Amino acid sequence: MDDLGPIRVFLEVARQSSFTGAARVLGTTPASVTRAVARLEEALGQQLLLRTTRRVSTTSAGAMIAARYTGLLEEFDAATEQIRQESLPDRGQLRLNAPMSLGLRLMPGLVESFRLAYPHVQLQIRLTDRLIDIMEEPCDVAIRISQAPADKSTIWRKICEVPRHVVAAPALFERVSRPQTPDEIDRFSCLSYGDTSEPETWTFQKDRSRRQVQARGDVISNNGDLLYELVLKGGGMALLPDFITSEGVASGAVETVLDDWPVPMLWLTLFYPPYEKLPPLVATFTDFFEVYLEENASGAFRWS
Amino acid sequence: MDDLGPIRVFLEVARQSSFTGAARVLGTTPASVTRAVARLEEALGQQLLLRTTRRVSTTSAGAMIAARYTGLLEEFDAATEQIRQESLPDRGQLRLNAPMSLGLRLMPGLVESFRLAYPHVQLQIRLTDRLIDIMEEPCDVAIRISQAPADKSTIWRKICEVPRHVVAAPALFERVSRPQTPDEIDRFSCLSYGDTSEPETWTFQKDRSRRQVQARGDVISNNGDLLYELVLKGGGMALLPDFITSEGVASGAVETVLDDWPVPMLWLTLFYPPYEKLPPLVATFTDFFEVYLEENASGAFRWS
DNA sequence: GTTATTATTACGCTTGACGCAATAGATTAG
DNA sequence: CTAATCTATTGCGTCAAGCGTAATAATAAC
Repeated sequence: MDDLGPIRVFLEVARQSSFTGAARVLGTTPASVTRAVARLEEALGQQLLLRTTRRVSTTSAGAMIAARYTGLLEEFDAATEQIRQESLPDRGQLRLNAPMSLGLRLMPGLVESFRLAYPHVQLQIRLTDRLIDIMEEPCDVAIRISQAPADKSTIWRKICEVPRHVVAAPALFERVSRPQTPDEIDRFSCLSYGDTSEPETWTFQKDRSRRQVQARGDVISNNGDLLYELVLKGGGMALLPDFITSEGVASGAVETVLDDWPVPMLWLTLFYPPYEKLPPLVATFTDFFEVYLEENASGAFRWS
Repeated sequence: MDDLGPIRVFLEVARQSSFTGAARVLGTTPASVTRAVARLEEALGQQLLLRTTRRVSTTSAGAMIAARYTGLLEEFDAATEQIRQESLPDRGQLRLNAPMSLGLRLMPGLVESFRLAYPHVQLQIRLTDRLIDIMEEPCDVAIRISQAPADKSTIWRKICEVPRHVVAAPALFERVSRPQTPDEIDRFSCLSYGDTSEPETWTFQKDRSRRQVQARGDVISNNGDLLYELVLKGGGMALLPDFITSEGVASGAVETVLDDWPVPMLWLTLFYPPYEKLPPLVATFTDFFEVYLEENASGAFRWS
């Protein structure tokens, strides 16, 4: 017995003590009610209702079953109703994913602000730098910083661009002169961002000319903040997004290098799992995120 | 969404993270699984599973729904299983109905004995003298004492016969001589059993001759025990079943009258509501009752 | 690049449920 | 006591929904 229909019908008949009455309430015919009850009795293997053409009452089994099922059915309907409610755009669960460095800077304010606006949303925030297969760990939206989503099988949305600069501590240039062209970078120790054991390749662009340089050096890390700390200590040069370095640049703790050789900007994108249609709550977050970012972090990002 | 099938399918897919695997477990085809999940998503109005041809995971909504429904479904199955268990012949609920006078004498011992034999049966015992419409108040078996079930719409079963005698206190005959024929009953005050305001009509039978006599008197009661008490006090004669009078007859407190003019015996019968098929527990009780009565009360009843 | 696996969809079929009308049973009215 | 009425059930024709098979599209593995 997997169909709740007959159970509902039976309960209504038991409540009313009438097949015809139940049919009226349920908007069907007495014949259908008869068959539904018969199906249930067949499935449970026992007679539930005592029928005379004029009066209907429940057997002992029927009474117990009615008592047992009514509560369950109410719970079930409540659950279903709640589930349907959860599809509203302002409540439910939202599993976010963001990169470590950006997440640590951005999420505290973002989450506080979002929770204020949408208090009925349960948030689950996961900071991870691996560009996880979105299917791997459950996730509704992933904030990513990447070059240019070549992946055509995933759904993504560009939010803004992320300027980057090569930075270094001023102390670094006390003995060695600042580089004037990308090729001169070879003279410095470079700090690479990445998961691999291969150093980064930095691409510079001036007017129409383009230079690619290997970031030679002994340190590779998958964490931008760590690289930044090393830069502060004079450990070398690093190509880092502005949202990490902007404060240090403003205070003079670090200096940008090769300002006239811009580095292609990264994209700040939202990645979605392969939705058929964007869930309402996810759409809500997307909009909120876009507005929040433009209003609160315009310094380190660029809208084109 | 009234069909639990799709929910079960969805839960299995979520557990396995695979449509094909779920199909294998559920003994169906992947195509069917796809459609079942699609139906559920349609009914709930939101996407529950994220599919790639190679990997499956749940959306936020799907995860919550899975969590919410699994418990409910287990409860539901447990209830269904229990209900199926209740159809066994030695457990469940049994609603009994018996006449007042017989019930008070019979039920204490019967119930004690029955509970010993069937400890998992819930008994509900109702003593009432009205020959209730069995459909009126819920009842699984009704013990009745009646003339001869003419009612053809009800199911009944004759257990044994109930001898009756006209009894009176010995003191009654100190001044007036005992009646020798039914007609002489007119000389005494008679105590009638019944619900109406009409006195009883007593039928006597000797050989092939038959006499009907109006039980003239000023007292009518629907309770045999009350009549018996009145008889003990010398209030008149009454036609009472032996199970009420036998003790008094044995001790000499009352005497039977017109012993050579027997009164047609009543029937002790079990009445059932209009069952399609006798429920197992009811059948159990019926058998138990028959055996118990023969073994414990053979004095006041007669098997033919 | 090729193969194998997986989810989906189109097609044909069967099963099952429904509504209507007719039947049987029981209560009420006269 | 009889007729009328209301009720539950059942047979019949219809229709929709679900299933399995086979074909398709997409992805991961070799």
